[in-house]
Amino acid sequence: MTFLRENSPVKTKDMLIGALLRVPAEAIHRRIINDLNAAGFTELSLPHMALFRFPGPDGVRPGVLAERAGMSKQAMNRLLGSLEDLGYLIRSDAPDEGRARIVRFTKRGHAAYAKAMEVLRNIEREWRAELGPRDFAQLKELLFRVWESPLVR
Amino acid sequence: MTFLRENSPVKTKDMLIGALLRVPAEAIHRRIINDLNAAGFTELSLPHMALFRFPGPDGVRPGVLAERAGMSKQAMNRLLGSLEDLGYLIRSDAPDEGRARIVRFTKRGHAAYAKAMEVLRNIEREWRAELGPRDFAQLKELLFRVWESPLVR
DNA sequence: CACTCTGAGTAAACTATGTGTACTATCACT
DNA sequence: AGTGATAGTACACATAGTTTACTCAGAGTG
Repeated sequence: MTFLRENSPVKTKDMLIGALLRVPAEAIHRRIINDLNAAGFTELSLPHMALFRFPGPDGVRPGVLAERAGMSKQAMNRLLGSLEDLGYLIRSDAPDEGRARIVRFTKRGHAAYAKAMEVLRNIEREWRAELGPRDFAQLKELLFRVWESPLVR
Repeated sequence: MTFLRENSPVKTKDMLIGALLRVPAEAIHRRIINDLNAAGFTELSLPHMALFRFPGPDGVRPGVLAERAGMSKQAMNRLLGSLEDLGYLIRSDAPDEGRARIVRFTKRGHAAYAKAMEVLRNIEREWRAELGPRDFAQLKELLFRVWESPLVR
């Protein structure tokens, strides 16, 4: 982001919470895709990230994944189809319910997900080094309180 | 986000910084669009948000806006064209350089941008009430330090 | 001055990604 | 059996982005 950095100095008060959250969140997003691509998972792009994040899709039903990602079941189904073609996962019938299906990572899918988590841990290490362990923990704690609160529903 | 809230309790340590930033950032994003639509700016949708955020597009050249938004000049040009058709802005020739152009908000554009900033201030007020003034200020300060750092380039 | 090179803005074809509508299969309830 | 609701899927459609390509203005050079 080459915002105003070249010009006058910017202070905390100038920035609103929207930009303060958005800019680092997007930076992390790009970083994960880049590192994933560099690690050999070259087909993965931005929309696939809806699946390769925190509670992974493994063992979950398509409809739940759609709701998590905030998209329609049809869109999620396409995503799953493309990732199935790419060999990252398979959809099999659920054992308990006839109409339901279950998403399962393949070996490659597990590897990609593990890599994404590794990148995230690397990012955390870098941030911890930059801010100091105490302040980084504080940042996560504050964000967690936001996450728990009704603010983000 | 109906993540795992229904199930076992989640602790700070379980969450990685990616999700902790992404979830509130997206919540703010949706909130701004909703409130903007509710306030009468019904045509504005997600992609337009690339323009209605912090340093607005007013007085800036298309190429700079494209770089800020992290998209190609052509894509930005389309966005500008659609917003011009909707009456939010105009593109006029730059006074100094013949080949350059300058984006200018119309009255409606200024009103929408002001509304977006108002929503952001409302959000800040709510977060301050939820976290307490001291912790909210602390959160912004920590995010600002991230923003300043080389971490997010 | 003509000549070339570069950069800003634009336009059109192509691609992809999401939504809306619609269909099938299964479950729950009567 | 019959009805309605739900999970998953398929396809037409709209939307938004990138790639490729063009025009025009400015800068430098012979």
